[in-house]
Amino acid sequence: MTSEPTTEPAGPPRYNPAEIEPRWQARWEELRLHTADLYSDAKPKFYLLTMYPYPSGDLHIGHWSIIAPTDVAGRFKRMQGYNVFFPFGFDAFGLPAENAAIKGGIHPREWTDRNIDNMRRQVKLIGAALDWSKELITADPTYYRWNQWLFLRFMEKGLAYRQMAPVDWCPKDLVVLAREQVLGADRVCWRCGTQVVKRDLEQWFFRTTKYADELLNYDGLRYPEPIKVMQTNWIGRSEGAEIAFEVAPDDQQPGGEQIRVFTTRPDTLFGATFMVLAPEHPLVDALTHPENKAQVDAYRTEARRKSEIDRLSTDREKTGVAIGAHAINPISGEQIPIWIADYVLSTYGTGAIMAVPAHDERDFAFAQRFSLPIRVVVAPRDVVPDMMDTAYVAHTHDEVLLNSGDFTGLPAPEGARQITARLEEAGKGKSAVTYRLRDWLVSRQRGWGAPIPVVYCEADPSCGMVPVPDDQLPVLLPDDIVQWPAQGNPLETHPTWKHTTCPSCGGPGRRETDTMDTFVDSSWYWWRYLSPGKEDGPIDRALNDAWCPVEQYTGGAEHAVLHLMYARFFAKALNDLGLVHEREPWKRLFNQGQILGEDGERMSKSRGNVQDPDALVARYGADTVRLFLMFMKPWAADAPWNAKGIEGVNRFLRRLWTVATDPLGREHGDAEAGRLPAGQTAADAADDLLRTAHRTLKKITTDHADFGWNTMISALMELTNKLVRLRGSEVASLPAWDETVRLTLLMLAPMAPHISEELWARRVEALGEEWSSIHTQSWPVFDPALVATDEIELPIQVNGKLRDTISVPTATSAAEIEQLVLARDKVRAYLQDAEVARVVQVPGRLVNVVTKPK
RNA sequence: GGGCGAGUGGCGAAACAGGGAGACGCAAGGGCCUUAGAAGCCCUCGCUGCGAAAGCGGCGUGCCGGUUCGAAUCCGGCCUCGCCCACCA
Repeated sequence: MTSEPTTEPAGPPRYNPAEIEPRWQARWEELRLHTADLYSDAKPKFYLLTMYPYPSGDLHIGHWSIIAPTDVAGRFKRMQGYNVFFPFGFDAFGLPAENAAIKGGIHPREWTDRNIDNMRRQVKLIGAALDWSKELITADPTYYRWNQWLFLRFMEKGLAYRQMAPVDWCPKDLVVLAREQVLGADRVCWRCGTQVVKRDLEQWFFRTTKYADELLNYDGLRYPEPIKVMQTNWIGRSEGAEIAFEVAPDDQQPGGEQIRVFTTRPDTLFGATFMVLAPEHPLVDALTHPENKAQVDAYRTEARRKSEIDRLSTDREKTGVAIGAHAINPISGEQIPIWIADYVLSTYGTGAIMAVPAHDERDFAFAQRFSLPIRVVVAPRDVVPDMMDTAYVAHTHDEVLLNSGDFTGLPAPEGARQITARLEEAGKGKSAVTYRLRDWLVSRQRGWGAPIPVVYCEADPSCGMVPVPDDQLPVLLPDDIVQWPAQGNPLETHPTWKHTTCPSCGGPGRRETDTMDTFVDSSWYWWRYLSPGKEDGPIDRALNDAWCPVEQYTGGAEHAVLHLMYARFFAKALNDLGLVHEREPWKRLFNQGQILGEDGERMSKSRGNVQDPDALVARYGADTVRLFLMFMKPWAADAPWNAKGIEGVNRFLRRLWTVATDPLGREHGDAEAGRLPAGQTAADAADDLLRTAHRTLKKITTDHADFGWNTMISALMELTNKLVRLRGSEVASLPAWDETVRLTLLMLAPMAPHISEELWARRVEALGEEWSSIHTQSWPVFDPALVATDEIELPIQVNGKLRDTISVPTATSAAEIEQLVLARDKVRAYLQDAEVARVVQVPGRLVNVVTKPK
């Protein structure tokens, strides 16, 4: 059997990442190189945050593609002189742990802890400059205690409340879901994909709608445009008017009830020919005429069943029934019939609309279906729209009102204003704003989450619902559940846990058994990173003042209207509570793209297309895997995994290793090895090399600003290729060679921290200098004189087509260039049958000779 | 149905503000070195016409049109794919 020699064979050492990577990681830890001094003011501060993972068990390549490039950004900032805080933790509450517990008879805590241990090990393989001294785990009582404390503060401020409401229920996970967690037209659970059902349940909400307007303001935030668009659409602000229609008296009833509607088009009020209430509208019972009752009841039952089974596509035929009563148009006095229909939603606006079929597609379809009148009240000047097929909803900005009493002839926007004003005088309306955004439903009927700290007194009705006093926090989860129940909430079925005493009267009480949505945990974790052990409050305000808001946050775009919006809500709420100084959590957000499986599908265990970084690291080393992830695509782009290209970056590192450790060696098999480029002296070649190094440095420094990893690596490859070509030549003994190697290592250090550290150490040793880590060096500064060129090569076009190139000194004047260009043989060939019409010059870029026939 | 984004060689991609399309890498082919090589080094590599070759042309960034001296880039219309929303009054 053969074995690796224990000492290196003669000749240059080989690149062996398996040896150098663990060695340097241990050394960095020993030196506490990545532990930020949060109390130091010596350097400018930079809080760098990446989304903490859910400890599902395995770290896959997708996690690497978030953490590694973020680490590069942090390491670059450190070299630029910043005090960088880059912490990590785990989003440890959640359903997968409970599912494992149900299946495997293991407590969720045990399952979670085990997974965290494995994932922490895997994350450490990346060699990221993470500050592990501030690690936090949200399932730890030292964390969720403060969830509970914040919940109590929210209650005091009216930001948390309990209410009966129709809510979305996942029949598979047996929990309610926030509106944001129900996806798509099929209305499926965000986690398990099961179609949700509606249920009327008493649930806890956070009042996110309080900040709806402020959430629409992104001033000063560098967020990806799609995130802003998605959040804006989700919040869905609509401006318009709220208008009160009065129920008309008739032979069945005295009338007089107010039906409030919301409309974005008060200008169309004269076109309202009927009214539609949501089937669940509270006035339906009272207003329905006896002869309509059977039909109405049947429709309401059917509507309820439908909404529970299946939301049909938007183009299904409209349905509805008249209830018999009429309403009075508050501006024209006209009486119009009242209908119910399920296209009007009880949960949006006021749950009732004025129907203007001439100017709303849905109302139009409804009117057609039930032969209701369609009256045009808005049209472009001197045009009568054809109302045969479709409603007229366009805005050309020169529409005027028609058939609208005193308001006829007014431009539509002015009409809207005046009609609203008239209604307001009469006390029958006012301008109003409505949002699509609903309050965040935060209670979950699960046993692996932060218990909601409330007790229901069973002794004295006057106590009612009692918040758990601060000094009784945390409300701990039970640790003694042997078999996790497959059905129902473990806190509910636990024999003793929910039974307690009322904090108010001391009598028997029952604990709230709902726990908090895990998105509550993730809405404030970065503040806790600053002081994860703090015992007298959730957030250290002095550190918050010093370090927040987070300078750069990185993570996936799939959280656009979930985590990324909830966290913004928290910043505003915590600011109102005086706990933090800022109202936005992060100054800059970046969404990295996804790495898909080799089949182009999302990576998942069930598809069997998950890429395991451990095997790649074992084969190529962490530096190669890091580089490859950054080289294979722009950071923001999605791309399927294809490991083929990894050879390329690995080759690049091996070449760099060779030129750095053995500059004088020559390649066998290359007749040109060791020779200077044709026509160049050693001094020429050295000068060219150094200039290339400085141009590379300039490019890379610039590319860092927008995370252009792939082009940075390309530039370093080019520079290294230049070194390879000069290896073994005279240039390799000149100062320019050593300076180029030095700059290359420094530029590479953030991206491939281990190999650059190793080569740095070897270089320092060879020079007999005192060692200090490459990662504590300053980012080099390029020399403008070396970046500047004294000769430029100009492309020459004739009529926009490339025909020639010319090399001229930088200082050549436009007139001189024109003269030179027109004298070129290739240009003159085109001037045989044509003459010069003009010569376009873009200084430093190109020359275009435009001709015309003679 | 609406909104947003994207479409460039066999493949991943680059082209910063309208100025040399395809940098860098993968794959492929040829060569060198080698006992040998899966290592390393060198060369070729968008399609196509003429040519023995050096070379000289034509076409080419999803499609059709436009603006411009000049378009992957800007404008209009269309096609395909992806994501988000989906009766929101």
